[in-house]
Amino acid sequence: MPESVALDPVDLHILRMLQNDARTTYRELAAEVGVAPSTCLDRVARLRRSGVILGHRLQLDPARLGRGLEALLLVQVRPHRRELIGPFVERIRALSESRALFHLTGPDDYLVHVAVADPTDLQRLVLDEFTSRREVARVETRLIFQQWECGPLMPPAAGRRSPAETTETRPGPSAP
Amino acid sequence: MPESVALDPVDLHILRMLQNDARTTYRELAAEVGVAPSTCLDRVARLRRSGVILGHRLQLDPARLGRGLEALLLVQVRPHRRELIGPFVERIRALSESRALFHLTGPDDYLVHVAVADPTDLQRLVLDEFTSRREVARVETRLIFQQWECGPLMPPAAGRRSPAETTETRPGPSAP
DNA sequence: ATTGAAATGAATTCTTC
DNA sequence: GAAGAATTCATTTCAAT
Repeated sequence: MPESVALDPVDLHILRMLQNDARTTYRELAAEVGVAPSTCLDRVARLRRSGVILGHRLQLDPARLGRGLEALLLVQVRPHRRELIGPFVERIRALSESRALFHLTGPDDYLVHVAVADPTDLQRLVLDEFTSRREVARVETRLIFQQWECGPLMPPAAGRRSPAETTETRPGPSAP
Repeated sequence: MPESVALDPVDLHILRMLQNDARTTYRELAAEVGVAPSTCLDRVARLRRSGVILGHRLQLDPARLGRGLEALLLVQVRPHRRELIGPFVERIRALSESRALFHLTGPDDYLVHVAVADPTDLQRLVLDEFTSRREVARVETRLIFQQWECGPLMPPAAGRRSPAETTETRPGPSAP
């Protein structure tokens, strides 16, 4: 359902600028990209409407908010059924300590990125909000030494094809 | 070094609003919080200077950018020495597929959040950028079914104390 | 779809409290 | 620090292309 959107060089340039600083004005954008400010406005509006741009979010420093310790929790939820995972997800999302939540393939069902004050706070969180829940079969805690947000998210460069220069074994919409 | 910053209710209200929508105007902010727009401006400027606010970033939909498949890669880098992990981190950060990178405690040294076009693209990424590197001892790939960004990051509620209402075994700055 | 100019409204400065 | 008025500047609209 989330269908890929066609983007021209102007859109890409605008997105790169805005990912760097989402407060860049349409004037600056226009000057940099080489179109009129009103065009930038129009492009950004369309990128929003088409769903490429989801929103503008503030980036905060957890450490300065008294949450200097971050961790990833790998969680098994068993049995892995909708009736149990729905409420689990809602509860975890609502925790003030949660920064992100992933539902995954593999031995661990969920990965939760949390930010806490200190080890005692982390212990409290794990014991009170995770292992105390009946559906939580296992929690593995991994501390974060350091983290990086990576460069601008951009469309894949077209025309790669590396593991096996040969044609696919499973057809797909076959080429002539 | 990243020292916690004291925040009053006005700061907290402003941060909550801006996390919800970072483009909220100072006028709206002022109306909602109950102070003058110029005061909001001043507060936000100070929050930026104090390092609480790191920046304003655009939130994009990877699927609409042709990156409809996301995964977490658990990576062991061996030997785990600075000379090897420095270049590894730089290379991974520079990949257009990387969204985030974590240096962790535990059996896996790094967790890499990637966004790719499809399984073939993921296979290429793992083989060409990870397992082909000499320092990469092991990669475990976990697909992301679904993900959530969690509610506003806020300072920890003061005055909890749950696992053992008793006093700590290890002293710390002892209470009278 | 893009423009440039006009109008609307927001960000920012400054003086006063 | 905070407020309010005044200024500067950005956003948004619109008629024309």
